[in-house]
Amino acid sequence: MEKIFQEAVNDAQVIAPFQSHGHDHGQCVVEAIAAAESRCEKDGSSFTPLRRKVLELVWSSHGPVGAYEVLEKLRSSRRNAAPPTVYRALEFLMEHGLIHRIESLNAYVGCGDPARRHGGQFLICRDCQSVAELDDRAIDRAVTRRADALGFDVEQQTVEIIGQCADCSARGDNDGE
Amino acid sequence: MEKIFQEAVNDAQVIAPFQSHGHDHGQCVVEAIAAAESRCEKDGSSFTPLRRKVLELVWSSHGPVGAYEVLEKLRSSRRNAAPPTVYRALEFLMEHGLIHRIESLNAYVGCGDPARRHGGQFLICRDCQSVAELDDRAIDRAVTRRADALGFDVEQQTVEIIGQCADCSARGDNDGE
DNA sequence: TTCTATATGTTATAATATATCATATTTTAA
DNA sequence: TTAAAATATGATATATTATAACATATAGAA
Repeated sequence: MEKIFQEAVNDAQVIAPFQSHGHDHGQCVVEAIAAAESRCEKDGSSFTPLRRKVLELVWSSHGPVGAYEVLEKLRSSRRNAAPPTVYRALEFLMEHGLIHRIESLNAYVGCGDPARRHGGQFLICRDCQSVAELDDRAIDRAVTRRADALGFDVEQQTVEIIGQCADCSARGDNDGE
Repeated sequence: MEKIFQEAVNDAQVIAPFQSHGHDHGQCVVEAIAAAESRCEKDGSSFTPLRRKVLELVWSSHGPVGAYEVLEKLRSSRRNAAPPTVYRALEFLMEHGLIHRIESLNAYVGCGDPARRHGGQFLICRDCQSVAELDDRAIDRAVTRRADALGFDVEQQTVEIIGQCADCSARGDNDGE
């Protein structure tokens, strides 16, 4: 059981697992910023202070963050920030694969592996709101097979799975609910 | 090629295929209403004239329809309809599996098989906006396997695939784009 | 340096969704 | 059969999410 779990986590198809409560989140942010710098340099696009700040704010947790939540936090450093300030930065970050949008929550989450291009597959815990990002080939293959059989040309996959993560399940949060 | 396509379409895992332009859509609506009546009777819930009308409006096409689009159409028969009028009806229809919400479009689409409970898997054509509804066991299994391996308990799957349907591809709509 | 493209500021408004309380209708059950 | 309770709809207001449009500033290219 534990072994299967470890295999699943260590697998490259799990881009970002659920994080333990006590993990060093500052380190996550540092790594995300570094990866973003590297990605933007490669793309020849400018990773401005505003964009960096917005990325940091999205990374303020491993959970999805709303645009207006980002805006509110942003205002402590930029008093006159307005919705377009945030939405434009978010758009940039998405175009460069630095964040993903969770459609079912109208919210955004940092990408765990901006070096590699990939669509979004997410497990979202309904209790702690944390998100695990996947790039599961079996899911991708199943989708592609069916689409092919129907002559449908896939351009973008949105896979968002809501449920309860292992930690919350163990803690017994709302179990039967 | 054609054979594979037919197998895919006839398969029960394709709940509602892309519809040809010339199909008898009135018949689709009639069948959807009949299925809804039967479903609500089974559930012991009341399929009121308002709810019926809203369902008909969602079924006005095989594409996703926005809540305010439904509202506008609804107003020709109910002059004083307001947003809550529509949203409450949509909520009812979703609870009873008569429609699905397409998260990535903030829109709603009629369910092709309300008799059977299922989550949503959709192929959405970016050109003609039509939607094919799936209940693909391979996709479901791939998702469940990965979730199980991570100790994640799945409650709700959202699978929304954007791309180009076979018809639009054949017609050459925006092909290289 | 001047032109051009890119990025941000600023104001206004669009699009989507819900809260709340009032009224009407249906169902339950005494 | 009628009063109470539950359900459904009406009506108004407002919350939440997102974009349009135009002005200004800044960075790179010619």
